[in-house]
This record gives sequence, structure tokens and C-alpha cells, in this order.
Amino acid sequence: MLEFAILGLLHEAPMHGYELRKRLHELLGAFRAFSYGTLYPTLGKLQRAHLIAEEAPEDDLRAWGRRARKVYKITAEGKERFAELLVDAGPQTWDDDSFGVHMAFFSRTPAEVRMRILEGRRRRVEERREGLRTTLGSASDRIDRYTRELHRMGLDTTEREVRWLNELIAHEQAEQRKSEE
Amino acid sequence: MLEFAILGLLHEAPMHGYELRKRLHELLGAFRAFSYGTLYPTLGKLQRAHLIAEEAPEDDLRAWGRRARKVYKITAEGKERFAELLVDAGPQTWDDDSFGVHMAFFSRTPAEVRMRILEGRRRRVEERREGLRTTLGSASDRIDRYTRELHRMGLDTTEREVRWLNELIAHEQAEQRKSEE
DNA sequence: CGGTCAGTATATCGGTCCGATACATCTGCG
DNA sequence: CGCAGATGTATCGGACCGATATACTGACCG
Repeated sequence: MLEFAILGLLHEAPMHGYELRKRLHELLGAFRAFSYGTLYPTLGKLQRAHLIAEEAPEDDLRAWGRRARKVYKITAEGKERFAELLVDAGPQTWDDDSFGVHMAFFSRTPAEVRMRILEGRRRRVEERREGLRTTLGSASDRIDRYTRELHRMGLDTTEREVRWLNELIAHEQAEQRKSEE
Repeated sequence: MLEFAILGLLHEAPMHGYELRKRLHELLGAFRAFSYGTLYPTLGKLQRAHLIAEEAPEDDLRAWGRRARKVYKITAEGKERFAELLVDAGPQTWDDDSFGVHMAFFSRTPAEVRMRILEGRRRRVEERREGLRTTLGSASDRIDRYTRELHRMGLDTTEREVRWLNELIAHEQAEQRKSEE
């Protein structure tokens, strides 16, 4: 997932690790964090895989600027890889963790892929909602006040997300109809 | 975290891995999953640390029932460890992951510890909310429709959680006043 | 009677990610 | 001048997941 996010950000502009992390937080907000403990090793892995490359430091600027920053840029291979990840709408993409990252790049993903991710995500959340409804209905006697409160909150959250997803899907469909005219 | 949850469940009754996992899902609902890939190694670790022990299989039942199940029970040491974890209200306990597990055992945790966890969690969520508000306010021009929608949803969710936490805290305070009379 | 599917049950392995920690530099403030 | 706070790169141990393997049981179908 981090690989996907890094590639997506470097697609726009070259950046060094620290800046990348700030942009990551800005982009993903509450949905995903990513610590330096994952970022730097992943940057190394990506570089070894030739999906990103270190930009040659400009000595003039280096004399003025902060020391020893490594600025990375995306390679042609990296762009290919990003394009592949962008059109992936498999089951993992509707995980809690992945969904937010994918949605953050929706403006660059094809409309039909967006649709499949949105619908997959909805199915996923609906399953969780049903699970919650079942345990709240059947096991509520075996379960204490606090746990029940926890489940009630969880159910509420999933119901809201399904409604939200429905709106997004409806909006996508409206857009599609408009472009078909 | 899994350690805490396992100890808490085995505190009530001895159980084998598969059953433990089902109870875990029932208890934690949407907040936490825990796969077998973590459960079985953790069970082994706990056993080696003498916090849980394998119950001797009853041969009569074994002839009738399903084969080769390992039933674990909590040890005296394990109960001590659980009691320690129960009164821990440190910063990790207000993480997304930990909070739900702790709350699931609230009926067994002292009122003042409950209070500290609830308030810590609220502080944590409020911080996230402020971060979201800031990026939604300042960076909204640099950010596309989908990402903005993602952040709006995130902000909504954190606001709801803060309100929920406030109600829980108010309820705790009312209980406290009642018991002081 | 045989086939096969779903549920019960235990276990391993590679991989992703986090949190703590370390260290070094630059900037602004009092 | 000192020092707090932001900038910047990096490692390591540990928690957890998802895929996968294995094996037994019960029920349903033809």
C-alpha cells in the first residue's frame, strides 16, 4: 500500500522522505498514517527495484539548503507499476487500510475501476454490518453494557459508511450518464 | 493486545483456539479481527511464559468429540498479568486498535482507570479531528474532490466519536456521584 | 454407496507496518 | 550563548495479517 502511495505522490513531483511523509498525511488524513519506520525501508526497496531513483543533488543548492537530503523521482518503470496498481480492483482494495489510499487517487483511476472498488467496498462494509446486527441481536444477553455500547457504535459507523458509499456510487452513475449523452 | 484479550476470555472459562477466535470476534465485533496466523503463535508464546496452560484431554470425551483439540486455561500467573494489563491506562491504550479491546473488558476494570482511558481516547480523537479540520480548511484547494470527500467523512466520524465519548464520560461521572452518596 | 462441500481444528511463513530509538543539522527565541 | 523545536535519515524488534497446508466430521445429493 505504501508503495502505491509513494509512487502516486512522486508521479506529481520529486520529493525527499520527510516531505513525502507530510504529503502522505495531508493526502490520507485519518485513514492511514505510515511511520518513518516503514517509509525509509520502503523507499530503499523501491529504489532497488528501479521504480524510483535518487536525483543527483545540486551542489550549489546543497551548500545553501538543508544537509544530506535524498530527493527521489519516479522512473518509467515506476510509472508503469503505478498504472497497474491504479486499475487493480481486487478484494484487498476494499480493506479498511487500502480503500482510503485507492480513493485518494480516484481522480487518476478509470471510472469503471472506481465503480468496482466502491461497490466492493460497500459489499465489505455491509458484511460487517450484518455481523454486528447478528451479534447485537442474538448474543446481547451474554454481553455486558460496555461491549454492547461498543457494538452499537460500530453498527452506527458501518451504517453511515454504507449510506456514504451509496451517495458516492449514485454520483458516479450520474456522471457516467452525463458523459454518455 | 491479543495477549490481553486471550487472558480475559480464558479468565471466564477454558477454551481451545478455534472457540477462542469465535468468542474474540463476538466480543470485539468490528473494532478488531485477529487471525489464526496471530492467534496460534500467541497461544504458544503465552504457554511458554506460563500465563496459560494446556488442560489434560479427557479421553472419554475425546473418543466422542472432535479430534486433537488443545484446551487452554489461565494460570495464577496469567491472572496476575491480566490484572496488570487491566489497570494500564497508558498512551497506547487510546490507540484505535487497543481502545476497543480495553473497553470490551471495562466491566472488570476499576472505575477510575475506565475514566482515564475514556478521557485519553477523547484527547486522541480530538487531535485527529483538529488535524482533519486544518487540512480541510487550508489545503482544500490543492486537493481533489475525492480526497476532500474522504476527509469530510473522516471528520464526521471523529466528531461523532467525540460526542459518543462525551456521553460515556458523563455516564461514568453520574455513576460515580451515585456511588458516593 | 460414493462424492463433495461446509464446518471444525491446528499450524507455519512471508510480508507489511508501527513505535521506540538514535543521531545530526538548522532556525528562531530569549 | 544555549536550547527548544522543526527538519531530516535511518534501524530494529515486535505485532499482526493473509495465504496456505493439513486433517477429521457431518450432512446432503444422486
